[in-house]
Amino acid sequence: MDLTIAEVAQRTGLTAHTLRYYERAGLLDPPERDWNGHRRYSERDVGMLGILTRLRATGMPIAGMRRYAELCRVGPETFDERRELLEQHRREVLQRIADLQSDLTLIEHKISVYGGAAAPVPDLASP
Amino acid sequence: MDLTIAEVAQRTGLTAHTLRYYERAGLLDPPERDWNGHRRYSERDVGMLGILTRLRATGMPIAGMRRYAELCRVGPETFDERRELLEQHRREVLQRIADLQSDLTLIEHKISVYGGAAAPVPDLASP
DNA sequence: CTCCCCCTTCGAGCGCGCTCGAAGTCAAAT
DNA sequence: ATTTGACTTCGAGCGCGCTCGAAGGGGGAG
Repeated sequence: MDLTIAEVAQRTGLTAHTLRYYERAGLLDPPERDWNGHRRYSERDVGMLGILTRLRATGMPIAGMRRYAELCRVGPETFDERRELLEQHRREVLQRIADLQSDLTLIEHKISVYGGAAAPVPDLASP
Repeated sequence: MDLTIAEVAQRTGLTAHTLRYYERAGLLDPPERDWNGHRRYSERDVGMLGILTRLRATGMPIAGMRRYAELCRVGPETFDERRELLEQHRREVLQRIADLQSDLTLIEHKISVYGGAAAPVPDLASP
């Protein structure tokens, strides 16, 4: 039930190069190897990549992902710390969304200055 | 009425180095100079920086900002094109916000697996 | 006068996150 | 036997957006 690097690449949207890089970077436990040295990724590895890619997609730096991965390696006694880390990240992402929305408001104002004729979506009133 | 580079840096949150870089990069018209060669930024320059920094903050690459700046340089006959550019960017930002929110949902699920805030949840499986 | 500070140009360097290429191994297909 | 193709390691390189430092000038205070 294990997967080759190509299959994992396919499933995660990462390249094989990037998967090896993540391993080197300490984000992912070195997976098992088959008899001739090729990586065999477990479902657990793929699950880890699932959360890692979400963290990445929401702007967490590699160093933060590494910290998370290290906590995972230690064991269940780090649950609290992991939750803490994720909640902190969650707060940052919410803040970034809020900032984006506020920047967008100004940009939309600018659009309306250029004669926002065919506005595709009904949105917030502009002052 | 005009401002020195330090004053503009202060007002925009950019550094003097970055302001010169923006100028080199074609994002900002070369401002006037005073009698001894120092830059004197007009209110119009500062206004331009206002929109540029919002575009930047919402992830527009330098090349896109340059295109916008070039349209501005041409004249009022590019209003439509500028609006087009900004509306396209607006769509992209909205998409990014949506993506962030959906990624966040997964992260929040993970947080809840770790025993979201109030209730310690016994879930031994996932990393 | 010196000292200090802010400005100038120019070009090099950095941090991040990949991204790629070279060179090699191995197994199966032709 | 040769070719194909997926994999391996290693280290270098890239694209972006700054960021910085060197070297110099000019003006005002003490």
